[in-house]
Order: sequence, then structure tokens, then C-alpha cells
Amino acid sequence: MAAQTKRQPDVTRQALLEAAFNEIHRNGFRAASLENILASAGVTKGALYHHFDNKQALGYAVVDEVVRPFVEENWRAAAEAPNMIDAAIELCRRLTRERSDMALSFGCPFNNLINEMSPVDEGFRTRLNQIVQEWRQGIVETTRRAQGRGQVRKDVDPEAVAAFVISSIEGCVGVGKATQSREFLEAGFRGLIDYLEHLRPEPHEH
Amino acid sequence: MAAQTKRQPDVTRQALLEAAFNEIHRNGFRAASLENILASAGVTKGALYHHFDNKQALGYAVVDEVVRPFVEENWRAAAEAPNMIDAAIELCRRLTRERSDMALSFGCPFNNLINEMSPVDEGFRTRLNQIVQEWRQGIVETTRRAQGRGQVRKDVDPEAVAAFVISSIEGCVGVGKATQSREFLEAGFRGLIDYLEHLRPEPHEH
Amino acid sequence: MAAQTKRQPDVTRQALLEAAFNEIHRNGFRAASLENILASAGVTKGALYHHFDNKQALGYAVVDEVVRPFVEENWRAAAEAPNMIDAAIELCRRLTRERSDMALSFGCPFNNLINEMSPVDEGFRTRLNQIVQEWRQGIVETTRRAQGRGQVRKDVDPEAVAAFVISSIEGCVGVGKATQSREFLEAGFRGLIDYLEHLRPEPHEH
Amino acid sequence: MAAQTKRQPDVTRQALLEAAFNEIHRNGFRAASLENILASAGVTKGALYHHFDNKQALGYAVVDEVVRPFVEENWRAAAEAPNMIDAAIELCRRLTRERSDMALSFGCPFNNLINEMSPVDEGFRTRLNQIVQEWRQGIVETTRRAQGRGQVRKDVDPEAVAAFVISSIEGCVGVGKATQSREFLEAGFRGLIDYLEHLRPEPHEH
DNA sequence: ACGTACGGGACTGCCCGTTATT
DNA sequence: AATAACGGGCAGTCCCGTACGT
Repeated sequence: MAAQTKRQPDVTRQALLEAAFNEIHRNGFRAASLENILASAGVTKGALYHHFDNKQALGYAVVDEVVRPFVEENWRAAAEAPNMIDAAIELCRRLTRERSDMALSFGCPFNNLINEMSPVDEGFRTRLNQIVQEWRQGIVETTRRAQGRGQVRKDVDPEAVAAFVISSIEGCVGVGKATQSREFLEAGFRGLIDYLEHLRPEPHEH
Repeated sequence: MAAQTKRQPDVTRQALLEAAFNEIHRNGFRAASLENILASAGVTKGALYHHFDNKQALGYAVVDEVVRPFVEENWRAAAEAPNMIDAAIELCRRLTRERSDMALSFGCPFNNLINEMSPVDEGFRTRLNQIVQEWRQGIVETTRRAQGRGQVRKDVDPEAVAAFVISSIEGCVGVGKATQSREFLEAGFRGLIDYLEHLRPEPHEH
Repeated sequence: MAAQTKRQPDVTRQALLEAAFNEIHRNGFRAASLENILASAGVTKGALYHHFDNKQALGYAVVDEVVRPFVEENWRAAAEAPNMIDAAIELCRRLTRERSDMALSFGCPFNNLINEMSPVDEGFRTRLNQIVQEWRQGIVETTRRAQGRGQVRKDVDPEAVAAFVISSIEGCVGVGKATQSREFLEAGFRGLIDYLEHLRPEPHEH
Repeated sequence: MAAQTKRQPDVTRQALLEAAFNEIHRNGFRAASLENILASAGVTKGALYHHFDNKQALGYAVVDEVVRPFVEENWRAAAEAPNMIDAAIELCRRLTRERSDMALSFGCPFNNLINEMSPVDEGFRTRLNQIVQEWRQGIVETTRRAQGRGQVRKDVDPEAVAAFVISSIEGCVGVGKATQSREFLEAGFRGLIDYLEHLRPEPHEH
């Protein structure tokens, strides 16, 4: 089979998405420079304009095709684990360990986009909200199942758990950017872990 | 007492700060337009550059002189209340009631600035971090006092409480912007209230 | 007879010419968008550049193969009529009736191209001038014949008649675009008809 | 009296208008390059943006403040002359003599703008139409006065005269651009002069 | 203290044209 | 013959900042 030729539309498109994701992660969407993205992806204006109508469409595609899977893979594991609380706590610990440098420097790409674009671009907001809702729905269902299994107290409201867990995770990473301190991030996550532990039923309950 | 002339340096400066705060709240700092700020403040460029060196200096002044008091007045009440947990819960309820429209539309000015500017401007980050630290320190001390009074369980880490409470409040308002739904915001704050309640000592503990 | 395949070079070429003519009529040549032309013709860029060297060549072909017949068919009838003045007057009336909407909106394609392209592209000017000259020559000869038949006064200069008739027709349609009023167009053509009537010999002349 | 300093807003504005007028005259409005205009006026983007909101506003100002007086001064003399027909004929002769080079090369700025911009920009059309109407109104009134004085036949319709004279003048200059020949232009104007002569009453009429 | 004129840069959008590919 | 991927340039917009003038 012959070597690949120069034309690789999917590769080009993917390169643009990744380059855009990184540039947006670092600078936000509006301050993201197309020139930087092009240089980083190694393509030219023509290629960009061929694959995406404009900067906005590129941004939407980044949300749908990069940010969304990025968010999903984080909670998917926890949703499918035998014990939700254990998995969530494990996730918190992993996040503090693995990605704290990136998180402290540039924050969570998802949270950044929500904060920047939700109020000023309805298209962004709709797409970002969809991700929030999927995540929320995942936590709600997981919590219900866990309640059925007796792993979570039956008097807690799954909707409140979902909204609060999502918000506090993003909040920790967000505020952490200002402090630039691992201690603050870890303290925040300790608080979250404390909250999660408290969701377990009392030993004498069942 | 002589009639006031048209020149009112302090008034002008204050008008600029307020106009800048509003424009930044709506559009973020980098997308904030000086022209909009000037039009909204009713002055011209000459006045602006007389009072501030440049856009950055204006932004710093907004953080120091508008955002900081704005944040402080929110938690000051809770810090001085006889029972911290009761006061914090009351604060959560007030926030959902009073400012939810503005919060859902444009978010918290403090959180917005942290997310946008912390990674790209060290001067902003330092100033914003200072606000975070004051807030954190306030909660830590209040929590310690409450523990001394037996109003908060002694096994909780005040640092974790502080980091987590701050982060989750900002997180709720932030993520709420994407959902544009009061239900989500309320659910998040219900989760926070649940967490706060759990900080109280067990009835049979002391 | 075998089924037609999808490849139809002549059809494609003709579709491109028509689409280009319409786009140019609406927007002028330089502002005409190849993308619009392609979309309207239902083909892609490869087909265009297979049939024409570049945008300029496409424009030249539109002049030669679409605009030229378009202009010619208008005066051909008048040239071959038994009485030139009657025919010309009838033509004026027909133009005001039939095409006034299109003419008022977008003007005469021929006149538009003359005004836009003559000064900036010699190739266009040459081709457009050729059409002018054929038209002019047609009127000159028709006028001479009419003079021979005693249908036109012998003291008028056929060259002046030709240049003036062509110019005033195009002028009426051109200025009519600014007024967007059928009244203006009709008034102009009434003036032209008046001029044409005045070309007839006095009853007592011959 | 001290020498003029560098700040001369009116001079700058006027320089921009003149430079824009010339660039538009040569290239049309849409193909007119702001960079060329700036270079020719000797100012920078900032100055342009200060005096005019955008390219469109600059174009509108050119129409109102340059093209309009330009058109008006041409027919004003004829309107105020003791004999309108003599004056109009004299104007035709002067136009062929004086401005035929410019006219043959780039046409009449007024006619060019009508043909290019009327169909695609309502703001341009409105302004250009206003000029047409003023001109038309001027001819109508002049013709009525001339009819009162017995200098023009009473059976001609002043509205038709006005629309036709305006249209044929612009038409001659327009079509002349394609021919690039002074002969054609002169022949056209001979036709117009012939028409004007025919407006005079018959010697035996009054 | 403040208003107006102006300098100059950077970015996105858009477009024409070319080339690899079928 | 025709498609789709891609190259590369240019223009209008918009903005921040400076400096002249009152």
C-alpha cells in the first residue's frame, strides 16, 4: 500500500480542532488568534475556511468534538463504577495529582468556555449547556442507582448532588487559577471529598 | 459656598470605575470597549487617560476599588454573625432570591475576572488572589471560632471548608450561566446548604 | 440510444455563463462572487476552471456570448422594420412596459458593464465597444435607408442619431435606477419618442 | 499671527473627501481602496475612523459634499441664463471641449455611482436620487419659465424634457467610455443639441 | 481636568486560483 | 470532466494609546 499523499482532509480538520482547542484553552475564545491556530496546525487560511465557515463555527466544533468528549470521559468512569462515591473520591484525588499543573495555569477548558461565552453567544451557551445536562443527568441516574443499592443515603436529593458536585468541581479549578497554589486546590477537593463521604448512609441506618 | 464648576475629578473617576465595572461584567475585561465605557460614563478619552495610565490600570482599579468591596460585603455579614452556619445558609438563600437574574445572565464579576484574567495577566491574578485570600482567611477564622463555640464539628479542617465554600459558590454561579436555569442554581445551593448543615456537630457529640 | 452520463460539458458551460450573467447583472463584475455563480450553476470550482482560464475569461465570454446577443436582439427588429421610426417608438414603448421592473432594479446589463469595466479593463472595453459599434452601425445604415425612402429628414446626421439614440436609451435606464420610479423612466422615453418623431420629415417637405 | 499647527480637522476631512472622490471616480466605490485614499490624503486609519464611521459613511459624505455640488454647478448656470436652450447648447459644447478626456477615461462620477451603487445600497440610491430630483426639478422650472417667455414650444412636456436631457447627457458620457472616441461623444452631443433646437418654437408660431 | 484629532497595529472575513484525486 | 482540499493575499473594521489644545 502506497504512502499517504499530501491530501488528508480528516487529519487537517483534526489538527485544526486540536490547535484551536489549545489556543482557546490558553487565551479564551475571543482572544484566540486564528493565525496562531493556523501556525500551530501547520495549515493556511484556505484550509481553515474550507473546513469551517468562520471562527464561530470552529469554536462550536471545538465544543462539540473536543470539549464534550473531554468532559464525558472524566465522569463516565465514575458513573459505571460499582460504588459511585468511591469512584468520585478517586476521581478527585486523580485530578489533584495528574492535572493540577495545567488546571492551575489555565483552568478547565469547559469551565473557561462557560464563563467566557455563555453570556455573549447563545450558540456556545446551548452547546455548553448540553454538556452540563448530560453530565448532570449522568450523576442523577448514578446517584439513584446508588441509593437503590444502599450506597447513598436515601434522604439526599440526586438533583442537588449533581448540580453541587459539578459546580464545586468547576469552582475549585476556577478559583484555583487565582491562587496558583496546589494547597488551595487540594483543600477545596478535601472539602468535596468530605461532602461525598457524608452522602454515605450511617453505619446503623440499613 | 461657591457653585461647583464642571470639573469634578473624583466624580469623573468614580463614574469611570462604575462604567468600567459594568462593561467588564458584561463583556469580560479584554473584550470591554473603552469607547463603550467612555460613552456610558459620559466622558471622553482625555479624562480616562488623565485618571488611569491605560486600560490595564483601569482594570486593576476596578478590581481593587469595586470588585473587592463587592466581594467583601457578601461574607462580612456571615463572618460577624453569632452562628456562622445559620448565616451562611441565609446568605445562600438570599443570593438565590435576590441576584439570580443578574447571576444567571452575566455571572459573578469576581469569578468572571478570575477565570478570564488570572492565566494571562499576573497583575490581575495577584489582586484577585488577594481577595480570595482575605475571603478564605475570614472563613477560616470564623470556622475556628465556631468550632470553639461548639457550633461546628471539631474534626473538620477549616482550610478545607474555606476553599470548598468559596469554590462551590463561584462554581454554582459559573455553571449556572450555561444552564440559564434557576432550578440548576437552586439545586446547587441546596447541595451547598446540605454540606453546611453537615458541618454542625451531632446532637449527642459534645 | 445510450443513457446520458453525468458529464455534459456544453450544458455545464452554458449553465456557468447564465449564472455568471445573472450574478454580474446584480452585483457588477468585480463584486460578482465565483462561489455564488458556482452555487447557482450547480457546479464546483474545478468545472469552472476547466472551461475558463479565470474570472476575467468568464467575464469576457459572458460579454461575447450572452450580452452581445441580448443587445442585438433588441435593435435587430427595429433595423429590419419597414419604418424605422415607428419601430423605434414601438421598441421604446415595449421596453417601458415589459422590462421596467428589472431595468429599474438592476439596470441594463450592457450599460452596467460599460460603466464598470470600460475604464479598468481594456479587454472588457474592446468587447463592449464592439457591441456599441455594431449597434451604431446598424442604426446608421437603417437611418440612411430610411432617408432614402423619405421616412427620415435628410438634414439629420445618421451618426448623430445613432450615437444619441444609443446613449439616451442607456442613459434613461441608468438614471432610472437611481429614481426607482417608473414615472421618470416613462418621462425619459417620452422625450426620446419626441426626438424620434421630430426626425420625420415635415408633411410638406418632399 | 502664528503659523498653523498640525491639527486641522477641517483640512484633514476635506483631504479625505477629495482623495476618496478621486479614488471612487477611478475605481468605483466598492473597489476603492481605503489604503489608497489614506495614502493620497496623507493621513492614517485613525484619522479616517475619527471623521467617518466606516467606508460607507465616507462614501455617503462624498456623494453629499462632493458629487452633489459638482453636479449642481453644471446646470445652475444654464438654469439662470436668459435663454435656457442657448445655455444648454453652450453647456454641451463646453463639456465636449473641456472635460472630454476625463469623461472618456473615467466617465461622470455621478453617473458611475448611480450605476454601481443604486441597486446594491439604498443609502447611496437615496442620496443619488436626491441629486437627480433637484436637477430634474431645476430643468422643469426653467423649462416652464422658458415656455412662459416663448423661448420653448408650449406643447412639450417639461417633465419629459428634464428626464430626457439628464438621461441622455449621462448616457452619452457613459457609452462614450466604451468607445473611447471623441467622435462618438461629439456625435451624441450633436444629437442632443439637435433635440434642444427642436424645442424652440417655430418661427411662425407666436 | 478634560476634549478632540490622530497614529498605527492586528484581526477576521472573503476571495481568487491551484493542485491532488477520482 | 469534475470534485474537493488547500494556498495565500488583501481589505475593512475596530481598538488602544498619544498628543495637541483649552
